[in-house]
Amino acid sequence: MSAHASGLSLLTISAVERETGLLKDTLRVWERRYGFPKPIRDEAGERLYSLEDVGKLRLIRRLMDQGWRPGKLLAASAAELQLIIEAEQASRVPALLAGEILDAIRSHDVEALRRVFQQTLLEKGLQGLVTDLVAPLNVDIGEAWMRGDIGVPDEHFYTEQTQSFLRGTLASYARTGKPPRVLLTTLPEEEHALGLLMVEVMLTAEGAQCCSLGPRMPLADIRTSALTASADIVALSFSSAFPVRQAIAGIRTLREALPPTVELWVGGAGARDKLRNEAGVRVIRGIADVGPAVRAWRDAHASH
Amino acid sequence: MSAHASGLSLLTISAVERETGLLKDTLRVWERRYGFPKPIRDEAGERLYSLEDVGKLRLIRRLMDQGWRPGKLLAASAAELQLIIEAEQASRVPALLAGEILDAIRSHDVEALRRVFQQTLLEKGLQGLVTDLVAPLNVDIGEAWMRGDIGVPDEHFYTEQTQSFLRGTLASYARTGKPPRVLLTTLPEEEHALGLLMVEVMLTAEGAQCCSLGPRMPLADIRTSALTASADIVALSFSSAFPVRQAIAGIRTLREALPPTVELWVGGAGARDKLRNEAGVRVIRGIADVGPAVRAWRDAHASH
DNA sequence: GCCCCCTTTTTGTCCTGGACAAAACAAGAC
DNA sequence: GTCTTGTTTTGTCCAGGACAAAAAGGGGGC
Repeated sequence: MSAHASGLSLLTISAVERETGLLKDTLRVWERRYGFPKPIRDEAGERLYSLEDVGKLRLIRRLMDQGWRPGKLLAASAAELQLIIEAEQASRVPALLAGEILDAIRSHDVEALRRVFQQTLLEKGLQGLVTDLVAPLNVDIGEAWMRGDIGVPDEHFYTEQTQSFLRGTLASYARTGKPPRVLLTTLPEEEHALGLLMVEVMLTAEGAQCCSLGPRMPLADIRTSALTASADIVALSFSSAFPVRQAIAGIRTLREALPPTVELWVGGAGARDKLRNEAGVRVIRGIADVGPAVRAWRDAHASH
Repeated sequence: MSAHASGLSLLTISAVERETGLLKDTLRVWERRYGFPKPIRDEAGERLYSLEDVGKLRLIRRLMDQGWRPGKLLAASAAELQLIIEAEQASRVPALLAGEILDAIRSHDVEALRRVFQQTLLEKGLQGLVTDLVAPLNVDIGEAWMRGDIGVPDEHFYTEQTQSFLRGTLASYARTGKPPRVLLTTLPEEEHALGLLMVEVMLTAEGAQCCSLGPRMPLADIRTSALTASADIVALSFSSAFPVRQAIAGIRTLREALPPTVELWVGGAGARDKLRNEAGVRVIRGIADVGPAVRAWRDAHASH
């Protein structure tokens, strides 16, 4: 508790947990096993991490989300990490994140960013905005961050403004009230709200009735909610960072708990590759597949 | 790690941490000191908490946010807790949370809830919607939850839909681009996003330029962002659960780090009572005071 | 009455080092 | 290839001690 680490340059272990998402226990055991990170101690013997170490930890966390194992990363020097990042990104070219958009994000220019969104909305429509701009931008932003081209607050700013714009557009969208009724949420350990919102946008644009509960909903409550809202479909979103096993376990439990007439759809970067072949579950392979999936549902339920 | 506690009825210690916001260490030390909660153990000796205990813990957490000390609460039986809750609520009458609104929330009826918001918007305007409906509703919802009148998913649903509606309305609001430029965010340990959004609504309705970074922004990054966005004001929101000391420490550090020309405003239930008398900080005592504060700022800066 | 300073009690968070289950990987069998 | 089986890696949990921060209580003094 002690040691305020008062403000700007040294962080306590709980602050590092908050910043990086790595549990305190994990930080301690890494120190014990790999010798990194090796924080200094305050008078009371409590760990104080440097901003530099925290930055490196954040990087490591992201690379782990992309499939790297900690053993390799924690043994690597800063330079070696850099090499890994470059190799990782060699295949992709972030064409979108340049010029106007990059400037708008870096300078926190609300109006400029909205202008880009607005223009894309007019050119490509609501679904096009999501599939052609927001979805690829999300990936680019993450990579730009890993390269150090943009900072944490820039990413926050982007996320916040994008959510605002999408929600705003959604609000002015005429609601048809056609089936299917879709209940949207994520499992309790999944924070990512933007992905969920993107799905909601796609569904609403398709004329479906959405009821979003926001992220982090306990399993038992998902079941109850689906019943009270008499949903036709329960849709879950998974980011790439989500542990596969846990996702499968959660999905199976939920599938059993829900009536067979209620469909279970899962999507997001974490679902795409790993969750195939689950009985009674529809995997949405990309944000652009939401539309076709809704139309398929309607075909199958056309008799009503 | 073990013991999936597979789904619906028993939770591991990390699940309880997620559900209640109480740290694992705290849960263990409560068990050691007060004998509650006393979870059963799985084959590996790891704790498994019942849903009942988790519910009681959530209740305890809320009462602590209202100033009760754990020692009393953890010694109390379920019946005694109930008495405390009733005494706590005796003074207030939740007139708003009734009839149409309560039904809409409990049945997850998106359209019905939106209709209430829409009507209030037409009657009282955007600011009136926030001050007269959303703000008191937030309090009522919390109390209804403590009484057991509504559940966790209902609360989630309310929060999500309210955010959606406010953001949507905000998006269609004409932006004047008048000063002051306000940077909006919360400290890293503050999650509550709805309060922040309410402030953004009030500010935008007042014609100010808002740049919201969403919740959970590190101190150092707030400073940087304020500078790059050349903000006139940095506004922070604190919920009632926020630890006072930490708030004061954070505010002081930030005040020192910011140029004296940038004002620092703090608001929210956590700020109202406890944060008076900080030099160089403006305390916004309630959501309705945002407007007057902006006008006061404009008067003071009229010379430009 | 209120406010300020000091002491005592309560309470939350951190520590160490051991243990072990789950996940990831590697190797072999079909 | 795909499925099983062993092996290594890795994250999370445990116990119980320590101690700093927060809150409460107890006098004065104004």
